[in-house]
Amino acid sequence: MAVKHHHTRDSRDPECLLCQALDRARERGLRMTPALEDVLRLLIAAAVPLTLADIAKSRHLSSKADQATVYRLLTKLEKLAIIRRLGLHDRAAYYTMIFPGEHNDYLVCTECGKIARLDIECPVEELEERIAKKSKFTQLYHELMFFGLCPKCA
Amino acid sequence: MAVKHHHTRDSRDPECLLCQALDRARERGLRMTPALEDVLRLLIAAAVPLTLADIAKSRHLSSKADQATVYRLLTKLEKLAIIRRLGLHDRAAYYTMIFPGEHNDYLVCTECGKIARLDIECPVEELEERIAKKSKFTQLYHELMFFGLCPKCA
DNA sequence: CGACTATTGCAAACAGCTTGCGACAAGACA
DNA sequence: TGTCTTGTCGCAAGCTGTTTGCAATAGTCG
Repeated sequence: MAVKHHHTRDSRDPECLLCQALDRARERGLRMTPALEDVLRLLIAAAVPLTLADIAKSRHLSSKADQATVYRLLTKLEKLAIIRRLGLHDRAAYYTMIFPGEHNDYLVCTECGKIARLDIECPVEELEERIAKKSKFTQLYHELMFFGLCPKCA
Repeated sequence: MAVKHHHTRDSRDPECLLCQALDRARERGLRMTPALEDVLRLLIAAAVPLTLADIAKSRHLSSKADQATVYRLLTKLEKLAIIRRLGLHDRAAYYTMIFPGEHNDYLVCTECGKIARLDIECPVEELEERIAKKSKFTQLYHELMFFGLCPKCA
């Protein structure tokens, strides 16, 4: 997930996840702004989903983006299917990149709220297709979350 | 889910879900109040999870319970593992009864927010045990949610 | 019945999200 | 590069759903 080189409109590394995401955003009409790059960089670098506050208060922002700005970017990116919003156990919404073919299954401590991504083969795929057919819902996706008490809190 | 007879501390029908829930609550130290009975009755009768507002504003309450009261009851019932709080796609928290052996898998429309309970055999059970062992988390449970556009919103 | 203490209702505080508005800046085009 | 158009930004205020302090009330137990 290394993001080293300089990202401008013209210097793009096709292997770089940030470049890919920026391209995708631009294709869909977003302007290339420092705030957009910051938000995407943070989300790509994060191992777990982030909240609006996580991003707005991050010290790794070049430009100290306002929370309203971050909020609007997150909303747009979600609409463009570049990121996904998760409802975890918290009061806050969590955001995470959508990488094709990747799963987002999480293990969350109900006490301290710590989140871990689960690298499991998710057994829900096939079920999802069946539900899509039966329910006539479109654009179906799923969230699988495990909750429990982590060793530290127990 | 019929709840017909009168519920007092002394007249209990062991088949009645409301009686069972009330007994369970009383065993764990809660007092038998009209508000408690109302909240449990609504949750038991509901086919889908309810929000705090759903319950506090319901016209089927005998006592027009204040939202603060409902809030505190829901919090206590959750701690006592009588009900469960779900984070759906909404900003609000949803609550649902915990019935032993029953699954809580939902299909939610991302546009209109309508919730449907899925009656499926959930393939996650076995996975859950494996995760419990590997992660050292205790009191593990899961939530499986499917999101999509319902036919009406599409 | 009487005492003890959980529970209630009200109102105010709170957290996180959302929006209006005027200033600003990215992108397009000459 | 200069100019125009329109998306984006920061600020501050507003909103929604949740949480809490406090004094009054009402279950529960002896």
